[in-house]
Amino acid sequence: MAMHDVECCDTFQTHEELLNLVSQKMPDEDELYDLAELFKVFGDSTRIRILYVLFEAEVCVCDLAQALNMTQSAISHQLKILKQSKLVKSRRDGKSVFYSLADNHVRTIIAQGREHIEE
Amino acid sequence: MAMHDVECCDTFQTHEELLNLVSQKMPDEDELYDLAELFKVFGDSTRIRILYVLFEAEVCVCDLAQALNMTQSAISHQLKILKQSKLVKSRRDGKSVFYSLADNHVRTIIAQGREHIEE
DNA sequence: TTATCATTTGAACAACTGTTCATATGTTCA
DNA sequence: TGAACATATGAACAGTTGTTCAAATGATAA
Repeated sequence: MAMHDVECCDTFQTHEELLNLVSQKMPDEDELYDLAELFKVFGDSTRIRILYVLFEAEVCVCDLAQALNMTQSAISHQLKILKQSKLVKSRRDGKSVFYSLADNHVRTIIAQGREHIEE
Repeated sequence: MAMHDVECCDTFQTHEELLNLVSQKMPDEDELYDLAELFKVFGDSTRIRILYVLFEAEVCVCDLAQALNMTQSAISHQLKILKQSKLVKSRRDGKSVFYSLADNHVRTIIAQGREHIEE
């Protein structure tokens, strides 16, 4: 057994190679954290429902609250999270604030998720 | 104002149409729940790191624990979650259990996530 | 200005999540 | 069989999350 090989569960595969390969391809800690944070945002059905509404139209907070039958405060809190992760953008028009999708990754990611589920 | 229009934040857009469109395109409650559950699984950096290792090779639990410098128990708990959501599959060979990716949606979803972040 | 509407924000609370530790299960080999 | 190794599991704990409620901010019109 070569000096750098690591003994682990008695399988004599090339641990060294694996560890090298992994440390080479693994994104750095910051990116992993950001990735997890992004997916956390998709991991709540209220936020997914908000995104589904925004798939159809630019909508103000009050309309979102009504469409999803939730309090305006709850929606506003979730919109803040969606905005922080740059999934939606907002625009004020008079007293109302209108929200819309920030880009199309949102659609792709959700579409892939649905594909995975429906199997 | 038509009878079925809903008054909301004084914007006289076609609330009725919007509500119809949304209720038509919105997945049902069960699917929304499943979607959120799926993305929750991606929403943890330990699980993402496990997936990155499995991008490279089929690996046993003990090797995963070593590659990620975590306890075998912690890894095992996370593998259970990954397996429940059908992102990974496992195969026993003697004393060891080897894990691998269940399909390629995993790669696509993570790739899309990375794309979104790097903007 | 004041009144009203739309939205945001902060604190509080219950519910949930990831890790650790101890222990159980499963497998191989002597 | 018993010993050693690999993995899985359950309970416990701290840390996080989503909603509610009350109050603050922002914008408009009288």
